[in-house]
Amino acid sequence: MKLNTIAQRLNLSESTVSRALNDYQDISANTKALVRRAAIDLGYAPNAHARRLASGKADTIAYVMPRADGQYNASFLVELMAGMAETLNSRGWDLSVLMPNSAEEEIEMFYRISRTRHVSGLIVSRTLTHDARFEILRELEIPFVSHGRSLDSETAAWIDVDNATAFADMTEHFITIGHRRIAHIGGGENFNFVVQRENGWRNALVNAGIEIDPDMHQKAEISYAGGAAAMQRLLMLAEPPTAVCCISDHVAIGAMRALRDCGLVPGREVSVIGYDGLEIGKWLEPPLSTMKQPLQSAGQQLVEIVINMVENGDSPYDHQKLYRAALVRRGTDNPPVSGWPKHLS
Amino acid sequence: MKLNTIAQRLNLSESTVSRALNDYQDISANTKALVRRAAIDLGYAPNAHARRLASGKADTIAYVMPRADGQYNASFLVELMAGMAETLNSRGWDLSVLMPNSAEEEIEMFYRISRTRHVSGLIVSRTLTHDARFEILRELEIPFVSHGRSLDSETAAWIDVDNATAFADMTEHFITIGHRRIAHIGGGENFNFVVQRENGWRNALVNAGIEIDPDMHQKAEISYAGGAAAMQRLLMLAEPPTAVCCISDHVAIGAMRALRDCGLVPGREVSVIGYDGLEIGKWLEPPLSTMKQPLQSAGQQLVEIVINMVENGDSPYDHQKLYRAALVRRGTDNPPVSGWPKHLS
DNA sequence: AAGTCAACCGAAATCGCTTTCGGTTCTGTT
DNA sequence: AACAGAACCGAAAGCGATTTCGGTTGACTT
Repeated sequence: MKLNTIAQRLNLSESTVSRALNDYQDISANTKALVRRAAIDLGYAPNAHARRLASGKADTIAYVMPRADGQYNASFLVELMAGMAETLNSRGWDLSVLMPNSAEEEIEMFYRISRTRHVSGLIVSRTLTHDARFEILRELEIPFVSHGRSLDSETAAWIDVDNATAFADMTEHFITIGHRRIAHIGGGENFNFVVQRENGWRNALVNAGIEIDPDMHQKAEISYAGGAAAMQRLLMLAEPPTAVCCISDHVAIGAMRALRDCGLVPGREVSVIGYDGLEIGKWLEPPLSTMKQPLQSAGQQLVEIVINMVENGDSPYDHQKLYRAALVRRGTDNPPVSGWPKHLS
Repeated sequence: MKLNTIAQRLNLSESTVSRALNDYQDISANTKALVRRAAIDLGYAPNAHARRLASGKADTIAYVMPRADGQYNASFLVELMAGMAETLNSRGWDLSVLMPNSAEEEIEMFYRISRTRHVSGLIVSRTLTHDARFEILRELEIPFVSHGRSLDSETAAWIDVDNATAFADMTEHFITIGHRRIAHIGGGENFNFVVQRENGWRNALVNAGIEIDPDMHQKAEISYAGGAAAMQRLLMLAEPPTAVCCISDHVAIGAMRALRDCGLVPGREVSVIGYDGLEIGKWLEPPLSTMKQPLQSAGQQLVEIVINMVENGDSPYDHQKLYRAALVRRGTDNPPVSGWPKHLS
C-alpha cells in the first residue's frame, strides 16, 4: 500500500496525491475528495519512516523517565505518562520513553538525539538544583520542557508547583492551630524541590518569629523507611516536635508508623502533614493530611508546550507556569495536646 | 553529519562505509577500523529514519498502556515500563507508548501500525477473558506478547502469574489456620485475572469440603472504595466471614478501613489478605498480609520475548511462562478469635 | 483576439541510508 | 605462467514519501 498505488489507480502523479492528502492549497477540492476516498478505500496510511525522512520531522516526543527515587510517586508518574501519550496519540505523534542508567548516559542520549534526529522534542523531570542538562539541551538546540525548575532553568520552558509556598502554607497552618515546635523531614539529595520545600518551612518559621532549632530539620531518604527513621530520631530528642512537615506522603506514612511504634497516635501527640495528595492517605488510620497539587493533566500540558516549541518555534519564556498546592485536612493535623512531651507535663 | 561525509573524508564509497559500520564480513579489518575511527571523530550517528526506511526495520516496540483501572497498581506499572525502556534503550531500540481511549481506538491503532509499520512489535496487557485483540494481531501479523493470559491466548506469547493457584494458596492458608467462613472480594469486570482469582478461591473451598455460600463472594470495584463497600456488605450479613481473600491490596486496604469503622481490628475479628505485595502494606496498622509475585523484571522479559519474535521469528509457543506468587505474612492473617461474630458467642 | 493571472497538476530532485550485484586486486595452486 | 577463488570495495538501485519549480489549462480583462 504505497502512495504510488493510489496515484496509478486515479491516474494522478504521486506528488499530487501527496499534496492532496496533506491538504495543500493548489489541489482542487474535487481531486482532494477523490484522493481521500481512494486512500480510505485502499486503507492507505503513509509509511512513517519515509514521511519522516522526507519531511525532516520526527513527530515524536521523548520523555526521560526518572528512576524510582521518591521524587515521584508512582501513581502520579503513571498519570503523567498516560496524559502525555494520550495527547500525543490524538495528534498522530508518538511518545518515546527514555530510561538512562545514569546522568552520563542521559547526556549521551541527548547527544544521540541531536544526531539521529529521531526525536523532535524532549520532556525532562527530576530536576536538580544545579542541573547541567538545561545548558546542554540548549546548546544542542533540542526543544524541551522541564517538569520542575532548577537554578539553571531561567531560560527554559517548565511547569512546576510552588514548593516553597506550599511548605510555607503547611508550616503556617501548624502555627495557626497553636504549634511552635515544628519539625521538617526533608531529603538529603540535591533535587531542587528538596531545597525549595525546606526553604518554605524555614521562611514560615522565621516570619512567625520562631527560632529554628537545627534538630528540627531531619534529612532522610525519601521513602517509607526514611520517614520512619527520621521520626524516630525526632522522638528521641530531649524536646521532640509537636508537628512535622514531611516532604512527601510516603515519608509521612513512615513517620506515622514510627509514632505508632512508640505508642503515640499520629495527629494527637504529634501532628503530621505530608505532600502529594496520595489517595492512600484517605484510607489510613487516621487519614493523613496532605498538600495536593492541582495538576490534573500535567502530561497534557507538557506535551502541548513542547509541540508548540517544535512546530511554531515558541520561545521557552512563554511557557513557564507555576501552580499552587492546597492543603487537604484529613486527620493528622490537630492542635497540640497537653501532656506532651511527657517530661514537660 | 551524513554517511557521505565520512566516505569523502576517507575516499571510500558510501556503501563501504555503511557496511563497515554494520560489520559486514566483506570489509577488511583495516578499513573497518578506519571507518569507525572517523565515525567517532566526526561524532557520526546514522539518521534513524533513513536507516529504518532503507532497512525496513523500525527498531521500536510499542506498549499499550492500560487505563488506571485497578488491574495494575501504579508502582508495578512504573517498574514494568522502566524495565522495558531500559532493556530496549540498551539495545538501541525505542519504546513507544500507546494510550488508546477505548477498545475500538486500540484496534484502530493496531491497524495503523500494520500499515505505517513504524512499530516492529507490541506488548499488550489488561487481558480480558474473551479478548479480540489476540485474533486481530495474529491476522495483522504483528509480533506481540501479552502480559496476562486470556481464553484467546493459547496461540500467543505471554507471561503471567498463576492467579488461580495464588488464590487457592491464600484460601488454603486461611483454612489451615482454622477459618471456615472465608469470603472473597473480587472484581465485577470481565478481566481474565478476576475470573482466575475467583476460581482459585472456589477450588480451594471445594477441595476442603467447604460449601460455598453465595454471600461470601462480593463483586466490587477494584479500588479502595470498592473494597470498603464490599466489606461493609459482608459485615452486615447475618453470619459474616472470619477471613477475606481480597483481589488486590488496594481492595484489602479499603476493607481494613471498613473493619475499623465498625470498631473491629483487621486481623483479629476478621483476617484479610491482599494481593500485589505493595510496599505500603508494610507500613499500615497492622501491616497487611499479601501475595507477592516474583516478577522482578517483567518489563525486561516482555521486551526480550518480542525482540526474539521480531528478529529471529521465534514462535509464540516458545514464550509462554507462568510464575507463581508467594504468601507474605505480615499482620492481618491470624486464626479466628472466639467472640466473633458476636451473636454466636 | 491577445494577454494576464489564477488554478491545477506533473517531473524530478531529495531525504540519508541499506543492499545487491559486479568488478578489481591479490594470493595461492598447478 | 595461467587460472581459480578469496578478499575487498564501488556503482547504482531502491526504500516511500515530501517539496520545489515549472508547465498547462481556463477564465477573465481590455
